[in-house]
Amino acid sequence: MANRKDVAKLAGVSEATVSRVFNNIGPLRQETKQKVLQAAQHLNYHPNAIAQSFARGKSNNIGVIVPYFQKVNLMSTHYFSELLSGIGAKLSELGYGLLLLYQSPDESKDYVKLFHTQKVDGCIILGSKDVPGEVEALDKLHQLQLPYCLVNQTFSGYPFHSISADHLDGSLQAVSSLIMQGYKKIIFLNGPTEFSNSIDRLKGYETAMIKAGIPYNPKFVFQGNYSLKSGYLAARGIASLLPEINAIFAGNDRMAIGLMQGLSEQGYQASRDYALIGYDDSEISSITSPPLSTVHVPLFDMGQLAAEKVLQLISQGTMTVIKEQLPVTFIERASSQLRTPYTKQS
Amino acid sequence: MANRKDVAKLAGVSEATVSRVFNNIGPLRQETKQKVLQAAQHLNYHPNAIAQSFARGKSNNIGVIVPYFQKVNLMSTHYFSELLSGIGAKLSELGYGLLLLYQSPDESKDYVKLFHTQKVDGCIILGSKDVPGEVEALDKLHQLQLPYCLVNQTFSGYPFHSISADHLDGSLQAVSSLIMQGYKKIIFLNGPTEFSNSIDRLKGYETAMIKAGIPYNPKFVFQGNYSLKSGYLAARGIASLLPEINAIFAGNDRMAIGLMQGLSEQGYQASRDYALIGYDDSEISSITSPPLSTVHVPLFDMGQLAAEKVLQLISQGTMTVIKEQLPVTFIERASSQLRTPYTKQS
DNA sequence: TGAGAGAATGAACGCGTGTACATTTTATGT
DNA sequence: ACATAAAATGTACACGCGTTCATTCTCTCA
Repeated sequence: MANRKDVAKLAGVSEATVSRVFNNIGPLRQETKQKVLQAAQHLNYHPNAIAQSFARGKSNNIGVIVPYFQKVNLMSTHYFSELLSGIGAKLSELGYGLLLLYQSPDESKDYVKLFHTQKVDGCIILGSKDVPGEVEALDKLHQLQLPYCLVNQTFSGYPFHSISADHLDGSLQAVSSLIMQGYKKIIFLNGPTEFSNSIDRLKGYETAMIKAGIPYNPKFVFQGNYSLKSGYLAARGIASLLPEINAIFAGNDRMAIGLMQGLSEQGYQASRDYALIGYDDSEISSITSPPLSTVHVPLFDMGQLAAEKVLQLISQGTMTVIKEQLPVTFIERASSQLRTPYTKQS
Repeated sequence: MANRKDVAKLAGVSEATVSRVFNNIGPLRQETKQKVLQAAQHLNYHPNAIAQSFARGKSNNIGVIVPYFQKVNLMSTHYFSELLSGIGAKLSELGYGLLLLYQSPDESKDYVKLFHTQKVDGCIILGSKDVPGEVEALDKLHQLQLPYCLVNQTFSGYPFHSISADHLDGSLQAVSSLIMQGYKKIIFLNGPTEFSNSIDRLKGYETAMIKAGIPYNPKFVFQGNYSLKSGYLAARGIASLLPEINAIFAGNDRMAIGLMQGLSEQGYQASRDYALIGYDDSEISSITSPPLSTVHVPLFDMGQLAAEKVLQLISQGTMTVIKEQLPVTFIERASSQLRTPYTKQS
């Protein structure tokens, strides 16, 4: 493997000059540049990335932390895929590498160590939860002013850098659309409350109800874990309420679809017997029967933005706290428009 | 940031000894080890990963190359997610990092450069296609005996390292199951033939037909691009044949589901009017109505195996060509079992 | 108690690059 | 032609670690 010394010798210049050519630094005679480039090409020389990282004291990699579940593989959702693509697109555009880090639930979270070992210059944390240990780990990151960014998760009381979407508004729009159709009793199938976005959706649900003068009834709030199966399982409990109520809002599309299936096995069909709205606008939502009303979340853009912000933190050193919320869009499809409304309303 | 020198000074030993402690090398007095570890802890010392890579001459990272499409984001399929998870699980188990590399279609493929720059010690290539330039790039990798592994793609005439699944058998099983039910005219909605696994499936389809003494009819073979939409669009052409035929085999679940939706808009329902089989056993296949018959592919295992093999190539230097094929399993669900069979058969 | 062997530790260098500083070359104006 | 500044290039070292080889220490046995 050819190195700088070889190129310098072949081109008849010093190593520093080779370095200058490859980094476009300082005044250089055009003729010298050509000599060096030719020599480099002849030797098939490429600067050694590790040595560069070493000399520069930075890895040029961004770590992306993804939760890893052995059974319920969240990666199979379009959620992480979209975020990852957004992040990857922006990073490679700006010459950074993407180090994918699966976080096993058992091992202790030590984000700071990633920086100590210089494996990454910054990190983006996906799917973090409000569980013991997490806040402390993040706080340490923040206190040390290390470049990081959370995605779709906030922690009340802690001014962590984060990119999220306006899930309160999303739920509000979704639930309001049901209310406007005349529904007063609306079931909400929420995700785990360790995710702040679950809490945001709950707030949106409550807000919509209160706005409409409908009292908040905790009996109508169910909880799943965002998996297809949990939606399917929730069908049992929800079915018993269906004669009374016929509007459901689910925290994501997967639960909504699982629920749809579970309810159909009990004889209830979406858009015929009850109105249903999902969340995320995953690809599949548009082709269920009936097509699923949902809320579009700009995941790709969020990923891009998070990457951008982390790189800004890296280049600008410190910075005011990042806290951006991207807008979401309610998408009305057939599932939330009951063909025979009011028939079972109280 | 503390370094080895600081630890050595505080512990009152030489730098070499610190190194020995952290690498568990050579005979060490227990007492010395403790001193060093305490000093390290006190200074919050962690060996610098970049410097280690530099000194050892290897990055300790494996590059995973993933195709990147701006519009049709393949990452949103469970296909890449499962593979990635498998790879990630195995790599982190063995102490390697996963560098995710999105391959833009425009830029020239130069896998070798990744090694020249020392960014990775090996690479795993997902979703490569048989297009001009690809074979040459791979051949160069192979000639230079660099550690790499293809997943789910082979190139006839080239003994590239690869891990795949037995898609010929998968299709054979699927199509045979239709034949055994009495269907003689079976439509095959294939994916792009630049993927060797598409070709394998076609062979499986043909083999099953020939085995049953049914002549191969190219009129019954359609082509999509593995996207939901392409399945949906294929519905038009296929619908015109449905009065005559009523069994369809699709190259993946997404196309099958798109097709199902498209055909339902024309009044045809799976399992009532036609039998349908998909491929991949993606999560969604089990909850469509009717549940989709499909072929399970052990993607997670394939990812793990590919990672294992690349690491073997790294540690053992050269090696005989890797060419493993994992078995697949046909999963029969309602969609392929016509409720009123033979009614429209010729 | 002293020699010898083996255990334990230290000293020194290389890995390939970035870069501050020193030096040489070239251009400019007289 | 010469002084001067600016442009172009060279020299030398640092970065943090792995590792080889040399050195010191410790223990055993006579």
